[in-house]
Amino acid sequence: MVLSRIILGLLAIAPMTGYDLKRHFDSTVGHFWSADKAQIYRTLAQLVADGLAEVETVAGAGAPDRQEHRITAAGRAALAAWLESAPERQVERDPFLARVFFGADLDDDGFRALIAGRRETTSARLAGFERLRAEADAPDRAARLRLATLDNGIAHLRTELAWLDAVEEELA
Amino acid sequence: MVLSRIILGLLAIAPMTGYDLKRHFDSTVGHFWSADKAQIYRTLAQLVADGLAEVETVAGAGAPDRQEHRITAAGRAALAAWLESAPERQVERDPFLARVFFGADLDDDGFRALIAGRRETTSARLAGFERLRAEADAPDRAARLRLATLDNGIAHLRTELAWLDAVEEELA
DNA sequence: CGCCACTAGTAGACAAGTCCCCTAGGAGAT
DNA sequence: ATCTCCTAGGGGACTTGTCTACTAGTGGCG
Repeated sequence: MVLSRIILGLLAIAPMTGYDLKRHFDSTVGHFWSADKAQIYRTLAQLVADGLAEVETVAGAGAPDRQEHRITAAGRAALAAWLESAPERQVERDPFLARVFFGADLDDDGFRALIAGRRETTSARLAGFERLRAEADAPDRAARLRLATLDNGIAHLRTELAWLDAVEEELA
Repeated sequence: MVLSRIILGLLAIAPMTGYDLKRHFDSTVGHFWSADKAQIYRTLAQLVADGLAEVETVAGAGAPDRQEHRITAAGRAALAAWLESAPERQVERDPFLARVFFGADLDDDGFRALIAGRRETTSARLAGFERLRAEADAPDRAARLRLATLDNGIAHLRTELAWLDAVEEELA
């Protein structure tokens, strides 16, 4: 459900192929939603079946044909309805915290490696987010909102790094 | 996979029924992992089939029979292996941020309601976490690690509230 | 010429997770 | 006496998501 609405949201910005969408999920919207390629194509087919999007095959000039999907009026209505709808129940699922929770069964080296691994991926992600943030400009309200979600990610990544420091210090 | 290992971790603390486990997922480990009842019973059956846990039916004195599950030696080995294994790829999925991302399609009242709703659930969760935190004591390393995961949740919830304030101010 | 990377899309198997339904006994409230 | 809640344990349908592999064309590199 959420995936289909995010796709509709992206199609509302511009007509796209499944491939274009995949790139968005790997960059612009990747900080709050990830999606598998196969899942995207399936959801896209479903949107077309439900009349929320239309396909147009565009012959590729020296490249594979593009199946351009564009949002329909019904699609825009569905997107608006979702935006105003009640929030989905939030699932908190963090395998890293699960390991920390049972971390007593781990020796000291193992625990340190666990923390170090998390710090690495966290700061790598933070660096990526901050680069995106620096490159972005916010001319209008829509762009400012999109940037706000990126700021949310940045804030949480910084919180995570601070927490990692605290945990390591407490165990030193 | 992660669910099965968390269950093993809980069984390593004490033998439990599926029902007991469900209560843990609704309280102690709920801040980093949620699980549906049906999923827990299925996973438990799988663990028994794989020889990682054993069942013993305990006749209930004036209550339904309890199917007590206890971890086996193989189960402890599997838990240890998972603790040291490479981290699962982390999925970031937040339907709320998705709504904010496309929030320009929302009128001002709708947007304010969205933010207000998030603030409510966030502070409610924070209050719950802080109560758990206040009630808890940390006599040993294992308990301190478990508390650290709770602190992680608290830190992120506070970050979220601060971000909500910033977003609202920027749009005022 | 062969190899690799990129664009574009598809198929199928599986794993994971949610939702709604059900049985049953006991306890306490109305 | 009936109703509802709590404990305890399921079943089955369905949706969502992941992984692997495959087709097919283009362009660049050595």
